[in-house]
Amino acid sequence: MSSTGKIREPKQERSIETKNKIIAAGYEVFSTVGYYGTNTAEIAKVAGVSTGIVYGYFRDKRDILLCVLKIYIETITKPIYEITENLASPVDVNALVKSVVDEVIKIHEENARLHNTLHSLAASDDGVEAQFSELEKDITVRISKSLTDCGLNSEHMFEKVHLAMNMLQSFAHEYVFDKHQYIDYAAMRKTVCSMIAGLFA
Amino acid sequence: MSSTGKIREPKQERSIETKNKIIAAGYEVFSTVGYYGTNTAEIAKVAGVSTGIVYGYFRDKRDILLCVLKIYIETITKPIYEITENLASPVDVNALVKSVVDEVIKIHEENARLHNTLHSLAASDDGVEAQFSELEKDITVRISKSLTDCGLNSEHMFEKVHLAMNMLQSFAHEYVFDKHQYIDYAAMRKTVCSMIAGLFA
Amino acid sequence: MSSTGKIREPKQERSIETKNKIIAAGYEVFSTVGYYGTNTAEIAKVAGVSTGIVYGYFRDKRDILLCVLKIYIETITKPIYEITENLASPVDVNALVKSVVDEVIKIHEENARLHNTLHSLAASDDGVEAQFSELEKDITVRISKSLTDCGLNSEHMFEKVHLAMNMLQSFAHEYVFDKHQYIDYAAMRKTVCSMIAGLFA
Amino acid sequence: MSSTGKIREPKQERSIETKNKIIAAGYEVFSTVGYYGTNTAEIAKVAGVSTGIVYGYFRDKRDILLCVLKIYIETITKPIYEITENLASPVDVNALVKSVVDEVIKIHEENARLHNTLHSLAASDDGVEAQFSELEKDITVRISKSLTDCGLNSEHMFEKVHLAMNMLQSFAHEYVFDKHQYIDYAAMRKTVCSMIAGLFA
DNA sequence: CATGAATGAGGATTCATTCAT
DNA sequence: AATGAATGAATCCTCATTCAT
Repeated sequence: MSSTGKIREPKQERSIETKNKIIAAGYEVFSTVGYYGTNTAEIAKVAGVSTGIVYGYFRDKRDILLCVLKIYIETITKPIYEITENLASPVDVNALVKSVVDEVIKIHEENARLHNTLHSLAASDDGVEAQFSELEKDITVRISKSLTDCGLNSEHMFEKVHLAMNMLQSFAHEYVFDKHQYIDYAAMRKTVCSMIAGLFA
Repeated sequence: MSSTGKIREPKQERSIETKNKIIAAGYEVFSTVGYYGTNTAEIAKVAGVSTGIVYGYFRDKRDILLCVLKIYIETITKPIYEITENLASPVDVNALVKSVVDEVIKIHEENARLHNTLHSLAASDDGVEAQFSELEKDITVRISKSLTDCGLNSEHMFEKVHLAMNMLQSFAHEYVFDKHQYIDYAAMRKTVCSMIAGLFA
Repeated sequence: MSSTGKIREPKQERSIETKNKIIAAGYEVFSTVGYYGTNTAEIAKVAGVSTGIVYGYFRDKRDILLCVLKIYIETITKPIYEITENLASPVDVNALVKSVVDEVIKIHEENARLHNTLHSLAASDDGVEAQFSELEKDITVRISKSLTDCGLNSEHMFEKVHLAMNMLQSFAHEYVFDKHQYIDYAAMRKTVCSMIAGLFA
Repeated sequence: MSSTGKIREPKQERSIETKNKIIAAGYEVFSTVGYYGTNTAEIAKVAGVSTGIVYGYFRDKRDILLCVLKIYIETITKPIYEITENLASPVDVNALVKSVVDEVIKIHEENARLHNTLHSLAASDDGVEAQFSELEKDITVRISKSLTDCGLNSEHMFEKVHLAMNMLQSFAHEYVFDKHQYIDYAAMRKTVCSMIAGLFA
């Protein structure tokens, strides 16, 4: 994105810094008030730059969002891959699941608000949707491969990993917001872990 | 909602019809282009009424959305409750899960787009979020009770039902849109069924 | 006003009653929230009639205002004329001024809010302005005649009466609202009386 | 006013110029067609700017009016204070009154239409009313002080000055519009002058 | 006569984006 | 590269007035 026409592809250090400030500001503002609750002037203000220059680095408001999304994806995948790609063989499934669950919750705690904003947009923005789809695919394929590499073979690996990912995500989401009073989230956490572990037993 | 001040509480048949036309139009337009992509003029046009009258029946655009949400919730819960509240005892868990999965998929096929719009808004609108939360609670509690009544006792019933609901929802969502080419959704469906059934074994 | 086209000139008792109810409602609502703060639906509601029928009796919203204005003028002039047209000869100027001042204040106490609304409109509505002009002329001429009839002759009678009227009106207005804390309105009242009396000495 | 949130506090010359153009346009348009007869688009058009930028400098339409009011108050008070604060002692009351009356009429000739608009609003807008009240107080107190400083002592100074101000204002208003054909305004002017002078004899 | 549902033009305001400096 | 003033289309909502019943 942001490469046609008069959009600057910043090479100089100061430029890169400015662009990053804008992305960081977008991250913050989008998190707080959502995409539609944000205006570019606010992003510029938080970034400490002028409104005009924003359009020097980004095609439009959506382009900022897309960049924020990219950063977000890197942020959330990195720690997970760190775990799954440094597995000792043979895999201790229970331990693995536990550490992944812990990590996903931790990530969610830090990014839940932006996650909300981003997911909202996926519903109406094909570009965002596509990136999320790709993200899911990436996670699924990469983790599947890691597991297979460690000797954890099984039929329908993709489907299982994907299901685990889905479960974990919806669980983490609720968990972080402590959404329902009548739910015992500690118990639920245990159930989630055992269900996921069960998939790969 | 929509009961204070100058909002018409429709009594006459013509009124009720008009209100319903507007809700139906909202349903359609919100589904198609999302909440922020919709303007009231468009809703009025689709409903075949003037822009003014929309505000005779609804406080504002959001109020329409809230009414659509209410209808949506009724639409999706009714068939599920029909199944879970007419169970023969002892329960055939596998058959039950299968029929519920079938039903949820069917509902999703018919309402997926609106579902998207609505869920998007939950992220930024507390009223919508609250209704969804209540919906989840309602489903969880009601189904838990039905199962218990049929002798299907188990520890952490709420948590299990809730997890099942979450799984099913995220699955149905993907399934309907056939989101990922590399996923064998038939296989995934089986796995989902067996996981859910496993919860209540 | 209200005589061309399809406007009903009510003859039947019930009709007259309805028309009067609307005027009374206009009086009340215009007083409270001003002309621009009022909508016809509100007037109809206060009058206890439907919005539609208002246009059976009045050409438009302004027409209601004009009728209210007419009533207002009758209300405020009647008690003044009662005093000035029942004078004993020779006139006790001081007593006359005192009783007129008392009466004007009393009238103002009861009608100050509507007075405000009406005067506001005179600035932008020629019809209202014309009626106020006529009102002033009427009062001036009629009182001048009364005074002359009682032997109170003087040069520039019209101008003096007019000035007295103006003074009295602006005074009464302030007095009723007790507008300025730093003003001793009792003292001011005395000064006003003596100034007016001085005019006719 | 106009200092919170995103209202520009103009620093650059271009900004100040634009803001002044808008105020001037407001002055003109409000004068001509009144507050309710004006729309922001018209003000922008007369100012030669876009509708959007109006909201860069003013919170809303009323805020423009308030600024216009402020200018108006400065415009009308300045020449009066110039007279009353440069009095030679002992004061020639008749000459003073004459020059003030002349000045007030002159001011009114130039601002009568806006005066109408502004006074209209005082009836329904507390902010406007408050500013007018303050204006009256200011004039009263300041002129009273000037007179006292020049040895023109008298009981109830405030009340007298206030009355004089009121008389003068209502007189000037009629005079400028030559409201009543049957009034000899030259004669009335003399009477006004002598009444006011009489107050301070 | 009466109802109140329906109309639709009009108006205030916002905000993504452009442009002069 | 940067600024921030300026643009103007777009949108929500109101309300005087009309009309079908």
